[in-house]
Order: sequence, then structure tokens, then C-alpha cells
Amino acid sequence: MASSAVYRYVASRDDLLTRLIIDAYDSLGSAAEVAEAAQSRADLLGRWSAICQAVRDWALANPNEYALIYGSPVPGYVAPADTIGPASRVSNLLIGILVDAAVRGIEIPAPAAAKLTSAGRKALAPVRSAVPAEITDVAIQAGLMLWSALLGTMSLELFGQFQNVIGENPGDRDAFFSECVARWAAQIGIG
Amino acid sequence: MASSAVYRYVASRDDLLTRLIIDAYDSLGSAAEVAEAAQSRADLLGRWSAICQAVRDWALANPNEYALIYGSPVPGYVAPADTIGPASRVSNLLIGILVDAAVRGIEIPAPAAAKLTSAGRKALAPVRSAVPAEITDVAIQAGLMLWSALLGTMSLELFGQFQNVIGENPGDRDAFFSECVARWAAQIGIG
DNA sequence: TGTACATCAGTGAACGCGCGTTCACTGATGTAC
DNA sequence: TGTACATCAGTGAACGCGCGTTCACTGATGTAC
Repeated sequence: MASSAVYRYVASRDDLLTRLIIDAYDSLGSAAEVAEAAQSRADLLGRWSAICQAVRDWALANPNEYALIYGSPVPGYVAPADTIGPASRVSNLLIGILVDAAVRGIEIPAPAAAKLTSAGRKALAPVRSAVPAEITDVAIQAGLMLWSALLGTMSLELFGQFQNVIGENPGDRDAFFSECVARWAAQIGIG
Repeated sequence: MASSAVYRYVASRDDLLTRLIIDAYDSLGSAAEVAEAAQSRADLLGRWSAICQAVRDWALANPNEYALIYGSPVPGYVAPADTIGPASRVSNLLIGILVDAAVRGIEIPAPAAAKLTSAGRKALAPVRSAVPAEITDVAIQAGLMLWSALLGTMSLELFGQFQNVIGENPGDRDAFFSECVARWAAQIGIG
């Protein structure tokens, strides 16, 4: 297929980028959803681990797609609003876990349970309005920190920052990541 | 200056990239070192906060340089060994804090204090050999998690993933980040 | 101090290449009667 | 079922553009004596 044939399906490079980005978010999102759905609803740690492992497996299998959605933005490209929905599929799973934990009376353990400053609380306004009321502000803060820790770890691994840091023998990076997953879970009280 | 004039100073595009990357690491590294050095040696939280804030200030002021060192790798470019030294200047500051905390008998608090699996311990071999013996394996694990949380947060902020999540009013992102810094510090027992 | 020559930083034309895009065309598949 | 025409997916030549790079050249600065 000649490269020009693609213009029968997309209007421009930006349109093509948008479709690739949405496909990547959807591919990652459904991988995480499938993995999470296979866990017992009662097993919050199992659900969280399944999400993390699915995200990592997907990212390692699709490094270009990962870089497209979580790497440096493409110069001159501005993502349109249609990417928002697919982009939030994975984080919606985390929200589900936080809701279930809250409903069960599980609280964010210390030290993460420390009270937020009022400026810190105000900064959360956009997520706050997109998230069920059962989730406390402290849990939102903890959830966002988990989210950025997960993606930060994946970006460091994929973008080569683990060289000379984590071993490169088979299983080393899996083992490091599993340790991270367990500790992250403990940070929201589901360890 | 014509673009061709640059070839009087560099051998190739890759050589230029390497110099820019080293400059970026050095610029970030010295910003963090200066900020950290201004804190009292006894104030571990102050030192940690200074590092985090310096990293963020630098990243916001130099988004292209940040993307160059922590964003998606440039296709076809492989960083040579000379980048390793400059790249570790900031993390060396964190190591210094972990050593001082260990010397003072500060332990990683629960839940992060949970014992590592033997595979998890083995995966840390490369850092282990680059870091003073006073730092326990659990502290190394916690330090790496802090490191990836910090960079993950910066990447999400800079690469646009905070849209519709954290507020965009002046101070919102500063406030969110400050909350993160405080909680990260608590995770290694210096909160 | 003055002159002659050497060194050096930067210029600008030129190259091949890949990207993003357009467009006239081909050949296969579908539809009408 | 057969023929005629329409629709459609993909081709390949062609365009301007920016990148990475080379190279002969210019003009300024430095050095020798």
C-alpha cells in the first residue's frame, strides 16, 4: 500500500495522529479492563495488580503506542476532545477500586492520609467533579499519585532510564515492578 | 548564524544531541544542587523539598530540555556513556538524603517498609553496587519509587495529562505538587 | 608600530532524503436491467 | 445470466519543505618579525 493511499481514510496527518492516539488509548484501556474484570470484585489488591500488570505488559508490547500517548507531545499537534474518553478508561478502573474501598470503609493509611492544605484541595476541583462523592479528597490525591507513579515507572523503564539501575536479567524488571505494585497498593490501604 | 555553522563545533547530529543532553542534565543537576545546598544539612525534609521544587521549576522553565532527557527517546539515537555522570547528579542528592536518614537511624515507615522478595532484592543489584552500604535494600526500593513518582508527575504535567484533572488557576499545579512532595517525604520517613 | 601571512568563525549554495499532500489514473468489485 | 456502467480502493508521479550534511568561500582576528 502506497503511503498516499492513507489519505482515502484520513483527512490529514493530524487526523491520522488522532486516530492512532485513540486506538492506542482504547487498546490499552481494553487490555486493562479485561485483566481487571477477570479478578473477583472483592479482591481489590488483585484488581489493582491486574491493572498495573496489564498496563506494563501492554506498554512493553507496544512501545511506540505508549510513547505516542504518554511520551513527549508531537510538536504542533493538539489533541482534540475525542481523545478524552478513551484516555480515561484505565484511570476509571482505578476510580472504581477507590470507590469500592471507600464503600467498604477502607481509609487511606498514614502517612498518605495527612490532611490536604486548602490550596491542595482546591487544585483537585476538576477531578473532584468527575469522581463519585464517596472518594475523599485525600483518596483522590493518593489516587493521582499512584497514577503518576505507575506511568512514571513505565516511562523510565521504556525510555531507557533504568540502565545501570535495575538489573537486565530476565525477571529483574518484572520483579522490581511487582514490588512497586505491592507498595502502591499499600499506599491506598488495599495491600 | 547559519545552521551549517554548527558543524564547526559538532561532528554530527548525534554528537549535537549528546551535547544538548549533557548540558540539559548538567543544567538540571546544578539547579537542584544549588537549591539543596541552600538548606541546612540537618533538615532532610527541607533538602528533599528543595530538590523537588528545583526539578519542577527547571522543567517548567525548560520544557524542551526536559523532553529531551526524560521524554520519548529520539529514534535512531543511542546515548553514549558520557551522559551517565551528568544524568545522575539529581539522584545523587536523593542518595545523600537517604544516607543521612539511615545514619540518623530513620527507617522507612510502613507500608513501604515491607520486606522485599528475593527476586525484588536481586533486581536492585546495579543500584545496590552504586550506593553506600548504609542504605538498606528497602530504602533503595523506596528511593527508586520516589524518583519515578517525581519524574512521572513532571511528565504528566508537562506532557498535558493534567488537563481536566488538576486545576489550571494560578497556584493549582504548584499546590498539587507541594502535596505530592510532602507525601513522598513521608514515604521515606522524613516528613 | 606596520606589514604579511595564517588561522579561524561563520556564510550560503548545493546535495539527497523523507514527510505531508495532491491528483490523475488503473483495475477490481458492485449494481442495474 | 450477460452486459454496461458506476463506484471504489489503491497506485505512483509530482509538489514544496525542512533536515542533516558538505564544501568552497569571505571577512575578521591573531601572530611573526
